[in-house]
Amino acid sequence: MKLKIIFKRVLDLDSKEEQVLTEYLYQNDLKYTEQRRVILEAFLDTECHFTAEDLLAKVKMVNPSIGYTTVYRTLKLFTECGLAREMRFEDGVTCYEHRFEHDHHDHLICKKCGRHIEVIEPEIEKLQEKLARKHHFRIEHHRMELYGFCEKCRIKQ
Amino acid sequence: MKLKIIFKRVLDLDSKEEQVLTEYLYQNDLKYTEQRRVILEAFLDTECHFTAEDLLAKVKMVNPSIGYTTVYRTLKLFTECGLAREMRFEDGVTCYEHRFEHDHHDHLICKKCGRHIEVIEPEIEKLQEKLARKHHFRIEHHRMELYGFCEKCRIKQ
DNA sequence: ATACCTGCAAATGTTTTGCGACTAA
DNA sequence: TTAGTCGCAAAACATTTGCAGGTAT
Repeated sequence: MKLKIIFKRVLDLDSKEEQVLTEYLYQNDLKYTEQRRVILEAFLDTECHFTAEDLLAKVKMVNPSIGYTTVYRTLKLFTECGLAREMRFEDGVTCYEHRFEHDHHDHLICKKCGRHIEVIEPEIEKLQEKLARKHHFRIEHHRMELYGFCEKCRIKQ
Repeated sequence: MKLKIIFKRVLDLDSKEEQVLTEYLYQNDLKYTEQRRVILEAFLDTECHFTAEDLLAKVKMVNPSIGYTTVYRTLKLFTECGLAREMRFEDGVTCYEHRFEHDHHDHLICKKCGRHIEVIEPEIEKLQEKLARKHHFRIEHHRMELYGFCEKCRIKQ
């Protein structure tokens, strides 16, 4: 707690995400390093889904000496502290997305241009719960991905 | 076609799956080898989801000289001809399941015991279509996985 | 006869780990 | 001061590919 307050004053923490991270670091006796700061910045600059490689590229632009190992390790850290969510789509690539203050959503994924449209459909969520109850199952979380073709790509075809 | 008929008589094709495979092989000038026969048999003996490694183990019990490369290649072949479906769950492992005469289904996946419950919910499928229309998207296929705890594991806890 | 197929070894691509040097607190 | 961190190189892991010899048709 003290650390968090010090950081807030000294380093002028300007994002809630940075607060979440520093709080987690403090609670777990971990350190807030230059690398983690740069990677957080790059992470906050991302939109939608990105791979470790994508993030590494962003990071290298700011500080080329930061290695890929650190990016992988830091993404795990972000996942643990609730800033990032790890996910895997059909093509098998591991992607990350923002998790903090980002609501759950499902995806429409275009098989041609690769665009991901984020969607939420409360009606479907309700039916999922109903389905789970029927099987005496308790849902913790879910994923739903609809693969097909987006408007643009349908027209082009 | 001729090949299929010959096979039916000579090799006594007893499964529809074997017919599907030999038909596909014939249409594409591919060969029905001992390895493919053994791997098909092992494949037909599987239930639910399995990895390439799982299948290799089964195959090795019948014929230890069959290599992993052949299993990988044959699983691709089965996927192409419609016998198998390739899928990836949250843990990132590539799994296969039967596809021929197996309806599409979604999954309830227990995070404790790992059990997969196969489910279908036409109401949800309808809403998925509605959702897609709203975004001018045409769905080709989808996946939905609900992660949580099954009845048994909820009671144990 | 001649595509096609096989198993091996090697390559691939992604992610993890061991380690000595370094650094935040 | 010292536990945690870094970047590198190497390992690990799952999957694919090149190739020379073997096989189905």
